Amino acid sequence: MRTVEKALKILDLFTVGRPEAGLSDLARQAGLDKATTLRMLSSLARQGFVEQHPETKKYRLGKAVLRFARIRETSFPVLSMIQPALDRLAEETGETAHASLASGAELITVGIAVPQRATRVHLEFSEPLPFHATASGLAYLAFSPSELVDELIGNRPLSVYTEHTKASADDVRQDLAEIRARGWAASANSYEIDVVGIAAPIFDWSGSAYGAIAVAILAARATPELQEKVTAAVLGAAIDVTRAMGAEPDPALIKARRSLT
Amino acid sequence: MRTVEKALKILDLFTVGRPEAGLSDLARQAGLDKATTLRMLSSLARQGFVEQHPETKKYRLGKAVLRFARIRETSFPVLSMIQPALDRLAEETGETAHASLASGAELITVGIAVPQRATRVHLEFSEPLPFHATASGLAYLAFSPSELVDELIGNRPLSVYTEHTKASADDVRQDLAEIRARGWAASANSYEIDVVGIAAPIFDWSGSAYGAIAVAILAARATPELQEKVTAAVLGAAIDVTRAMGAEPDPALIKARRSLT
DNA sequence: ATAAATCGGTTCATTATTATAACCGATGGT
DNA sequence: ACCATCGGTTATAATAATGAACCGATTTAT
Repeated sequence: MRTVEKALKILDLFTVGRPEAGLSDLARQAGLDKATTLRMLSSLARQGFVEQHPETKKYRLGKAVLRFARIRETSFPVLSMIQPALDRLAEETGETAHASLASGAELITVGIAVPQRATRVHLEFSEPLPFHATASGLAYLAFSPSELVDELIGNRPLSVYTEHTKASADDVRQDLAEIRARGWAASANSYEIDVVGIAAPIFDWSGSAYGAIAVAILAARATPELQEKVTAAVLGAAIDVTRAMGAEPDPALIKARRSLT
Repeated sequence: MRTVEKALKILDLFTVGRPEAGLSDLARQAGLDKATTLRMLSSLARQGFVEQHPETKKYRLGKAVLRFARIRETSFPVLSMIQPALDRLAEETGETAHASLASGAELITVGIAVPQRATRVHLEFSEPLPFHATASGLAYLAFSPSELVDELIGNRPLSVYTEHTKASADDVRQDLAEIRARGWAASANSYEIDVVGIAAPIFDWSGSAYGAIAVAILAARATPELQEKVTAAVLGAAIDVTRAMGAEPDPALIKARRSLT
C-alpha cells in the first residue's frame, strides 16, 4: 500500500512551524508529482484530513485529525495520564517537570508542571526541542532504532545553542550508547544555560520510545544529591507512565531505579 | 486515489463506543477483503495512525492522530476559540452552554460552560448526542447536504428517548427545512425531559456545517422571553465562532439575529 | 474429546488503478 | 511586456492493488 503511505507522508509536511502550504510546495517537499500530490490532497480533503482555504488555496490539517484525537484520547487517555505524573514529579523534586512526545522530526512539549517556589526553569508548551541538545531528546534517541537516529541527527551539522552543545553527530551517538545502558539521560547547559536536565524515555506497545519525561533543574542548585534524587523520581515517573499505558519499559530503567533507592 | 480513501475510511470504524477492533471485524465492516484490509492497516500502522496490541492483536487509533491534532490546534485553535464563546454564552443566558462537533455518525460534545446558579442542566463531555432528538443535531443536519442527512438519519427507525422524540425520519426532514429557513433549531423534551435546547450551526471554509453551539434551558423557566433572549445569544455566538475561524455563516443566521435584537 | 468455525496473516496470478509529463489559464513580480 | 510560478487538468504508460485460496493457531460448539 505504498500509495496510502505516500499520502499520509504528505501530512507530515505540516508542522507547528509551518501549518499550511500550497500545492506546489507540498509536491516539491514530498518529492512527488504535482498531479499526484493534488489527487492525494483531494482524497485527504474528502476525508477531512486536510482542508483548503477557498481564497489562498493553501492546505492545512483538517478537522478529522481533531476528531480522531478526541476518540483516542477519550478511550486511551495518554495525555491525561501523563499530567498527574508530572504534577507528582514537580512536587517531589521541587523543580520543573515536563513531558515531550516525538512528532516526526520534532520533539514537542505536551505537558508541564511547575513547583511551588519562586525560582524555577520556565518552559513553553508546544515548543519543539532539539534531539541532540536536550536530556529528553537524548533519552528518546537512545531507545530508538538506529535508522531513526540517523534520520533525526544524521550527519548534518547539528545546531549549536550554547558553548556546551555537542555539535558532532558521532559524539552524540557515543553518548546514546551510554544512555541506553544506563536507562536515563542528562544534559547540562547544552540547550539553555544554567539548566540541568534529567530525562527518561517512555515506551509504547511496540517497545520503542515515543517520548520522554524530564525534570529541568536550575544549575545553581543542581548538587549531586539533588540530581540523584531527581533521577530516581524521573525514572519512577517514566516507568509508571509506560506501565499505565499497558507497555513495559526497557529493563535498563528498572535496574537504574532499583540501584538508586 | 480510491485506495487512500478506503484506507482512511477504515479509521472511521473506530469510535468512542468501539475504540478497538480486530482485523476480520474491520474488514467486514469496511466491506473490504481481509488481505486488503490488513495491508491498509499495516500502512496506517507504519505511519502511526493505528497501533496494534501485541497480544490481543487488536487495532486502535495510533499516536499520530494526537500529534496532528496538536499541530492543528496549536496553529489554528478551534477548541480554544469555542470555549470563551461558551463562557460568555452561559453568563449572558444564565443557562448551560455547550458546543458539539460532528464525528462521523456521532455528534460529540467538546465544550461546556455552566452558569453560576444552583439549578442548571448537566452535560457530559464526549457524550455522543443523537442527531434527530437534540437541537444541536437538528441545527447541524439542517445545514448539511441531503446525502449526509440520508446517511445519518436514513430511513432507519430512529431511537426514541422520551414521549416527545420524533421517531419518523420524514417528520424530522420536514423540521429541517423549517430550521434551514429560520437559521436556528429548538427542541423540547425530545432527548432529556425538562430540558429545552436552542442551537445554531457553526460553519467552516467550505460553507457546510460541522457542529453546533447550543444552550440547554431548564424547561421550568423556559418562558418565551427567555427563549428569545437565548436564541439571539446562541445565534450571536455561532456567528462569532464561525467568523473567528475565517468562514461565513449561512445568511439565515444573520437575518434571524437581526430580527431578534 | 472432537470437530468446525474463526482468528490473524500470507501468497500469487489477474486486474484496475495510479504516475508522469506536457499543457492550461490565471496571477504576480521585474 | 515579460517570465516564472501558481493551482489544476488530461492522455498514455507503467505500476500498484486486488481477492480467492490457503496456512497454522485458537476459540467455540457439539
